Amino acid sequence: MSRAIALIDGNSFYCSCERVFDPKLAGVPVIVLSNNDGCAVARTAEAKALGIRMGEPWFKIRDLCRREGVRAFSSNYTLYGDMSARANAIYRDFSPAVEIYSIDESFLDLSDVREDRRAELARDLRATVRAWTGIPTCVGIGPTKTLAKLANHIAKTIPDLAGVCDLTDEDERAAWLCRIHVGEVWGIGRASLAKLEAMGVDSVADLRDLDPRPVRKAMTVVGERIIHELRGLACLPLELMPAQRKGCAVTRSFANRVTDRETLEQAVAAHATRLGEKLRRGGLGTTHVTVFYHTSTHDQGSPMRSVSTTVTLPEATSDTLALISAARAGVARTWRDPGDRPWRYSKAGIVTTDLMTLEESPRPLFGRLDRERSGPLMAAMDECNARFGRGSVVPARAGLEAKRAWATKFGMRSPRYTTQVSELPTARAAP
DNA sequence: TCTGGGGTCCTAGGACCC
DNA sequence: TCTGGGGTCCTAGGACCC
Repeated sequence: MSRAIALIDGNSFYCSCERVFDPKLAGVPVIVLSNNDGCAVARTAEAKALGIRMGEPWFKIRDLCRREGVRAFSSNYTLYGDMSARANAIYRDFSPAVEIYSIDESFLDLSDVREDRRAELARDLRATVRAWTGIPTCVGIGPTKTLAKLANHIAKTIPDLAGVCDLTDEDERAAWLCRIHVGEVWGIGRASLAKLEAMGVDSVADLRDLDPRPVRKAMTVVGERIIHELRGLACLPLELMPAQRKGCAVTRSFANRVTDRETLEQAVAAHATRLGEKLRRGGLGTTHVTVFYHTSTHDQGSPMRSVSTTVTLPEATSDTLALISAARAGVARTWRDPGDRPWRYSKAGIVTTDLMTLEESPRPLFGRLDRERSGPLMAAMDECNARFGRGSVVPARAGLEAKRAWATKFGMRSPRYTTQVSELPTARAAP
């Protein structure tokens, strides 16, 4: 039996999640905005047809949206994450091996399915996901991940295929590869595209037929791998166990520019608090945190400043109090009092790159943190926040100001329909 | 006079992804 | 007024070692 990988993804996934719970959105252009309601990150076909591009800033398209009746939403990751989990539960009914690749994409191993039954199974899968979650999807099938991704792209763009494209058959595949532009290949970004075009490559088939060795010179081993994958030789295995993450970051733009030190420290302390939660969920700790903050390149005429500093912790930890101290220390160490033209900071963050599991981390002889007290305290805090909502319990040092001038904007967020009892959708029956 | 060779580790930066 | 956030992988080059 030949190897077969399917890639299934949600169509305009965030927008589709919004539509599931608001039938009035059917057929209407819908977009979902990034954090801070900054720019469009998901668009339905109707919104794309209006010319709204990926990543387009909200303030530039707001008038158009009002005029054309586009429904815009702030991102609601709680909802999208839960819908994603539901979809993946269904995928597991259809395949023994599922790799969750992103919030809206998963690879499924279909190698055990007979070649002439794969497309049928894919149609069944789509229908089931649609019926059980309300999310429309597309499925691409191929002998390698790269070809499955390409098949998915074809399924999405050719309406006649009804959402399923199977590139298993070599002759059929060869015909498709001649028709698709090389820029659609997974892993070919702007820089590689320019190099390939300079080499006279236009279609995916052109790339497939290139000699891999010179490509490796120009595009590293990544480019060479893509060629092999396009030829049907698998270089990328299915990753069934999520790898231990190597780094972790919490970074946010401010809703309003920040000019004073205490506000900035509060922001990084809040980011440190969130970082601690993320680390603890994976049982991970860090020995260094990098704190950064900077002004915006869009603030022409204002003085520019970009700061980044790394603070060392006494030992690997995920303790929120220790992380907050480190974050505040990073600001204290780098803060400069403004002159008559103050710096208007637009963004701050806290980043770690050296994560390790706490159990394996070495402990110093001197200056150790008190893990015996920290562990239960953090566990209690996490438990409270899980039960009563994030932010129910925070360290006082994270800042208690009710009104956080810097806090991220989510002005158009939909309810957390599936995870918060108080926000359940209501249905009314006509008498 | 003669100025090796190979290895590891770390970091910064580029590229790409969703 | 207003321009997202969070990852991974790869390579080159320097420091250091024997």
